Order: sequence, then structure tokens, then C-alpha cells
Amino acid sequence: MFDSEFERSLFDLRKSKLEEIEKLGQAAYPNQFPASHSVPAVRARWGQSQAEDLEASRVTVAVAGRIMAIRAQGKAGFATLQQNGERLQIYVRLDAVGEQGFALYKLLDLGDHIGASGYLFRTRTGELTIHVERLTFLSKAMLALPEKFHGLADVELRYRQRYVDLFTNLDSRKVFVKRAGVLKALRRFFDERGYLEVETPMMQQIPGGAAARPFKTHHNALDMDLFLRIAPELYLKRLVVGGLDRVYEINRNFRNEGVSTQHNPEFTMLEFYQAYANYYDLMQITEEMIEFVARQVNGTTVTHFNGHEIDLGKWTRLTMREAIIKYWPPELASTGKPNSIRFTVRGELQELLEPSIVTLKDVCDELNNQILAACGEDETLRISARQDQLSKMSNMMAAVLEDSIAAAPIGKSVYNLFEAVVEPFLIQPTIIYDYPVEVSPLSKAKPGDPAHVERFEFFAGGFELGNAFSELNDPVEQEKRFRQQLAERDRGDDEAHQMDEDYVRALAYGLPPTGGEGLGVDRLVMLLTGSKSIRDVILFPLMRPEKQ
RNA sequence: GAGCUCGUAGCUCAGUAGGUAGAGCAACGCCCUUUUAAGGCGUGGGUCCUGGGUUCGAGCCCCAGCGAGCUCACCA
Repeated sequence: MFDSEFERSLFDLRKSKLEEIEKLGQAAYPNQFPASHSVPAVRARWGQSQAEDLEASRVTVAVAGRIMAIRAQGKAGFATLQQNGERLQIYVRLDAVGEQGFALYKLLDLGDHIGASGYLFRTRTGELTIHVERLTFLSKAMLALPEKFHGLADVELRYRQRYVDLFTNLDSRKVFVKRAGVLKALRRFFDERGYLEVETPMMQQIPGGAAARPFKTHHNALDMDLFLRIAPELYLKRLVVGGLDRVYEINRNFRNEGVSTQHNPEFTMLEFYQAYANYYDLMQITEEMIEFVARQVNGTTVTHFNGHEIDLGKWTRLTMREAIIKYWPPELASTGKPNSIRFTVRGELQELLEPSIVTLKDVCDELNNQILAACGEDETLRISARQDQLSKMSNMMAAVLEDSIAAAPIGKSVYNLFEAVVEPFLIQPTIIYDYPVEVSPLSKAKPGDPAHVERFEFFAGGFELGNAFSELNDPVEQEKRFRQQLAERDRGDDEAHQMDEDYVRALAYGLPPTGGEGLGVDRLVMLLTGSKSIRDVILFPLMRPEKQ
């Protein structure tokens, strides 16, 4: 528990202070305090009141809070109480609280919880303050608080000791309050539209509904291996088969993958399904939903993220093919353009990629020279930023080409090319639709175009926010898709989908035409709070254990 | 998994050139009855992330490890 001798001796010192407090007739750990108002309530009610009005009406309040600042001045003193993320000053003077009360005041430390009863007034500097008439001790901080001006700044400590972060960094607290607002707004959005909130298994025997590696666990009594779910999708569609036409679930998914600013192994996913809707309907709902949530929690659709101003009320829709053509780097104009090839023929894609990769490398070298010759920091930054983008793109393209030569399905290559060329540039809200069938084992094919499915993903801030499609409801086709995924699994893709025969059986009972969608809630919260890292919107992100 | 950066008092951070560790806050004692990053005087507090190495001498240089951040890889 103790990090140092300093902490141990402080703890001992505080214990003896607690004993002193008990000698004053106060309980060391009392079990309640009858507050008349919360701190935010006092501020809301009297925050604007004039000094004379307070004096005339003599408003008496009793509030509780944690001491975040304390300034003693001989026979009087101040303290700042914090509760529910807001602060209120108290003024304690010997002649108002008496010998015992003032003795208690002198035994208080930063971080202690106290109750203060008295009347409101304004100090000389105009600050709303409680003139305390009775102090009640509530609980002691036995450890030292972080530095009061900077708060807890160490990122690692903020994640590991979130309990300290939350009361010392109020901005951090605001993020999580807003996160709760996002969840509330999402529920309201779907509740108002007649969706039923459901809960489906977190522990599954066949982890399906996504392409990801699962966590494994074990049930002792049944001696059965289980996997933490990577998605609720297949269960939710079973419910639609069962006649729950509109369902949604907000819960955790678990994916056994690396961590990054956009990935935490457990993350919160919203999925919803609507019978008789297709992916065009879902596009409409998506735009309405994001706009609704933004307005509910921020009062506006405009948000600021990573240096960009993003308007979550203004959407662009592009097919994947259109997007690749639109975002194809102009630096490659002379070596070939994607609008001249069919996206369904492996050879044509390879012929486009080969010279493009070479050219990109040349361009990067040329940009390197320009960086050396550049005058001015701005120019250097601009050129090197572009160079970073292109060099990353070139590496990803090379991987796509290599995979394609190794017999990767064409649709998979197109999808990976999309991720290389387009995804990082989707800062403003964008819907990308019409995905290759090979990367969409659960989506319904486009009528008359068996290579593509009725699926879209939506992006903002440069990352994927969610994924939606017209659900494949033909059990024969679904079984075939699963078999294709098994082939990919054999080819070495351990994230390819597994066979789920019970799901196929469910489809055989008849799934109505249905649209379904998943939304990364953490990422939406990131956008709405301007948080660059997913860890800043997850209360307790996964961390390696500290060594002893 | 790779690269870069970081790790010094409870917290926020300095630390010159390799010469044996500092400030502010917090703590402790004293003074102060409208302060607010209160103030004044004084005191205590360190496994410089860990383990090796180089050196007469290492917080600083080298190697390995641990943890973190960022970037990349991985990641419907």
C-alpha cells in the first residue's frame, strides 16, 4: 500500500490526528451527513446573488465535500470544498465555531471530507462562501494529494489511479460525465424509436460476428472452454428471427489484439437491428443518431478533434470505389489511376499497384530532398507530414500487393487498399458503402452485383466509427460464406469467421429482411470530447501490472 | 512485435561538462480573523525505475531488463 517511508509516516501521523478528532467528540468514520444542498445546487441557486441580498436574507445551508485547498490564518481560515465536480469556499473562524470547532479545523488536511453548516456571504474579493457555524468531520485522507496546481499529470498514474485523477483533474471527470450522457442519449434515441434493449451472451462457444481473435476462458463445472465475445451480432439476429423486430444492445466486446490510441482490448459497442430495413435506411438512421447524440451532449454538431473542426451534422456518402478514386494521391497521376481498372480483377489491381509503389517511394525520396532544402519550419512540417502519409501508404500498398500475389481474394485487397489510401483522410463524417463480398461474410449481396454487398462503414476523425449492412438472411448462402471464411482460415487468417451451424439453422427458420449496425461507443465519445486516446475515455484502461 | 522518447522527494519539475541531488507544492513546527496557486520564518523528506558495465568517481556514458507515452505493425 505504501510507496515510501514518507507515505507510511504520513499515514501514522494522520491516524494520530484521527484520534485527536475523536477526542473532540467527532466520529472518525461517521455514516451520514444530512446536507441541505449539494455544492452544485448552492452554486446554481446563489452563484449570482449579490452580497447585500445574501446578508439581508441570511441563507443557511449545510454542504458536504472534499477539502481541495485549505488556508489557515491564525484564529480563522478558509477551505475549498469540492463535490460533484464543483467547488465552494468555506470560512471558519474561532469566534463562530468555538474552541472545539476550530480545533477540528486545525486538524483537517487536504483531501478530507467534511460537512459545513452556516450562512452564505461574499468575501471582500466577491467569492461566494459559507460562513461556517458548525463543522462536521466525515472522513480522512490518509495519503498526500497530488500537487494542487497541476493535479495528477503523469499519464500512467492517471490511468492506474483513476480515483485520484477524477477528483484532482476535473476535465477528466467531465469526459466521463459526458460519456454517461452519450450512453443515455443513445438509449433514448433507440427507445423512442421502439427498439428493445437486450443482453446477449458475453461468453460464447463460437466467437462470431466479427473478424478478430477472441479471449479464451473456461467453465469449471461444465468443463467447457468459452470465449469472450468479439461481437453480439449473431445473437441479436437470432432475436430478430424470434420476432423481436427492433433490438439494440450496448455492452462490452473483447478482442485479443494490440492496444493503441484507438484500441482497447475491451471496448463498448452499440449494435442495433431493425427488421424490414436495408442499408440505405441505416445510413439515414446513422446520420440522425450521431447528430442527435452530439446535440444532446454538446448542444451542437460541431466538435474539435486532433486539430480539426468536425461537423457531425454534415455527412458525405461515397462508394468504396468512388472513395479510392477520389483519395488516390495526385502524386500518382502519371503512373496509373484506379478509375481505369475493374475492382474485381486481381491482375488489374496488381498492375496498378506495382508502379504506384515504386513511384511513391520516389516521391518520398524527392520529398526528403525538399525537406533538406526547405526554408522555414512550416514548410518543413508540411512536407514531412505528407512524406509520412505517403510512405505509410506505400508500405500498406506493398503489403496489399504481396498478399494479392499470395492469392488473397481480390475483394480483400480492395478493402486493404481502401484502408491505405482513404481511411486516414476521412476526417469529416463520411459513409463508405458497397463493400467487397469477401470481407463481408454476414452481409447481403447487392442485387445484380454478386461481388459487392449492401454494407457501409462510417468514419470521422480519421477512424472507423461503425459498420452496418443489410443482413444476409439466406441460410444456404450464409453457409457458403462461412465455408469461404474457413478457407481463408486455412490460408492462415486466424481472424476469419468460424462456422456457426446454429446460426445458419436460425436463419433457416426465416430472418426477415433486416438491417443491422455496430457503433464503437468509445470512439464516438473520443470525438465528442476531443480525446485523442481511447484510454482517456475508458475509466480503467488495460495496463500491464506494475512490477514489485 | 519494431522504432523513437521518457522514468529524479508523495505530486509537478530542474539537474550544467561525469565530481556524490535541488526548487515549488504537499508534510511538520511557529506567526497571522476576508484568503484563494494566501503569505512569513524554520525543519524533515531520495533504491535518481531495476540489474550489470566503463570510470579514481555515474542521476548523467554503455549494455540488458521493467513500466509508460507516441509512431508503426497488428486491428470488419
